[in-house]
Amino acid sequence: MSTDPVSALASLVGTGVTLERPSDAEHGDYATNAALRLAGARRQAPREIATELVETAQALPEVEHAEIAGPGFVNLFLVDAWFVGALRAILDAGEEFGCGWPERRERVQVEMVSANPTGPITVAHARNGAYGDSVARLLAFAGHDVSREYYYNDTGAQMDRFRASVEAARRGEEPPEDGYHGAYVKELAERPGDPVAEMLRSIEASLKRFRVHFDSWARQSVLEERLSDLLPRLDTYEQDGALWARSSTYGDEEDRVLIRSDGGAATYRAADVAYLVDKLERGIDRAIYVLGADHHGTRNWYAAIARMLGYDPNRVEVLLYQLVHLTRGGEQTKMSKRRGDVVFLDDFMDEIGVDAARWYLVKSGPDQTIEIDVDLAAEKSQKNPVYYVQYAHARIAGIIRNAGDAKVSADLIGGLAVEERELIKRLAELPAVAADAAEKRGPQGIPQYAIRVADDFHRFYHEHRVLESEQQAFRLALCRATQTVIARCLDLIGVEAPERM
RNA sequence: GCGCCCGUAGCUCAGGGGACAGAGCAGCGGACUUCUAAUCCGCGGGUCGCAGGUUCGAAUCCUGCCGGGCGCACCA
Repeated sequence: MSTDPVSALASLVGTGVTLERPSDAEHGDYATNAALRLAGARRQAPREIATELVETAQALPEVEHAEIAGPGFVNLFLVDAWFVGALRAILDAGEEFGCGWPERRERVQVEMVSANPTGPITVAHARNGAYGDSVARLLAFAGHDVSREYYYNDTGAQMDRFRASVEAARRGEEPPEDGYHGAYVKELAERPGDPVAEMLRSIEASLKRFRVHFDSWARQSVLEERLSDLLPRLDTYEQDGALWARSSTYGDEEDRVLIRSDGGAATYRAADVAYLVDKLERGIDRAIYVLGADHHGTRNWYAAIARMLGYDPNRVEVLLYQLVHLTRGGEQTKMSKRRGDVVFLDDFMDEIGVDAARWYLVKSGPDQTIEIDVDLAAEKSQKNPVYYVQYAHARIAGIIRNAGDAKVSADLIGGLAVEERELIKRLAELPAVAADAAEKRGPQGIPQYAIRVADDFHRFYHEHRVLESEQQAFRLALCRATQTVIARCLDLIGVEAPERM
């Protein structure tokens, strides 16, 4: 990647201090709190340090002028040439703009969704997919080798109940009391073959439509076969007729049962062990688990078994996200908890569209519970900010279409307008925004940033003509760079970047 | 009872040590002979749950409360 103009400036202020874009343009193009931060260590007055910094900064060719503000902030105002350089860097990088080149490229596996195939994917599962997939996209963009896997159970009590329910339906009977009662059971009954395989195909299709694609699928029954070889490697003990893993001494909250006392069947936790070993022995450097908050009680379990088996626990990472609460018509109908609370992803996508669905499920941070009023989400679909961002992209596509093969150049004629400066500064933030989102496993930063970019573009568009203006070539370059950035943001969260709307 | 997450504008949420706390939606008022008005500009709206503490500086960090969600299975 070519030099990031922002980081070039960042090297000015040293480590541990921030170079920020102030919200108020009065405070310059960039500002730093370096003097405040260094004051303690240097035992020097902040404004004294700031004075030094101002002198240093002013000597730089990129800096038009620098000034001290408030308790010791240093505000930097940059020359047009800096903006031109920043724009050129984006155009030179093209599709690669903002991507990372890590010193050590990791093989990362993101295991996500992993809902058992006893029914269609729900909106709750979809959050797992939207979040996990965006994290995967961010890590890939950060330069890692990422794969996505879906893990499911194909044996055991739940699956037996599921199969029995479909069998009953095939005989024209009602499903067992503890079975599955959804309408989809009857639909499955009409198709031949193993309903589990059929259900999986249907789940895969839903997720594909949701733009979550898997590289591989892991089955619990296959993994369980390797258990007997693994058990001796584990730290276990027998109690009450069951076999326990001594996980609490390896960082877990408690010990977990591996083999049940009632007949020696392996538990799901036992399969976890086989699965983790499988992952780590496959050559995956980092195994990421994406789990809903209802599983947070086991967040330390995975690293604990890694430790128990002698693997580096840092290779295991558990990402938790809070649940999705659904309501209908704004009424917190507690009664719906039992039946109506479940909304299938397919229906959700039918109602609000794939783009809005992806956006909606990823725009909030993983720690935030998402409240969705299904009726309102459908009704408000046109007001969803996702369309605001897409519209900016489509607008640019229109301009570029109309421009035909006109010249595109970052060479500036005349001075830069405020809107152009603001937009370029915004575009230059992408590498930092993407890196931060990847690092924090927080894709919600992307939609937030994308709105800012669209904001700045719409303002620029409103104030300045692109085509048939004196600065046409330069502004076309600016449009193209903006389009690249918006398209990248949307791609990172699995939303389409339309050419027309 | 214990553990994790969350309380920020009427609603949905950003921001997680720095300069007057931000967006979208909702409300009100303006702007289209112009590359897409799904746009732009303006206005109103806040004790950042409460109380202490750390700091030059706290929505942000610490402690304690209050309120909500989710867990605490030989289910997954």
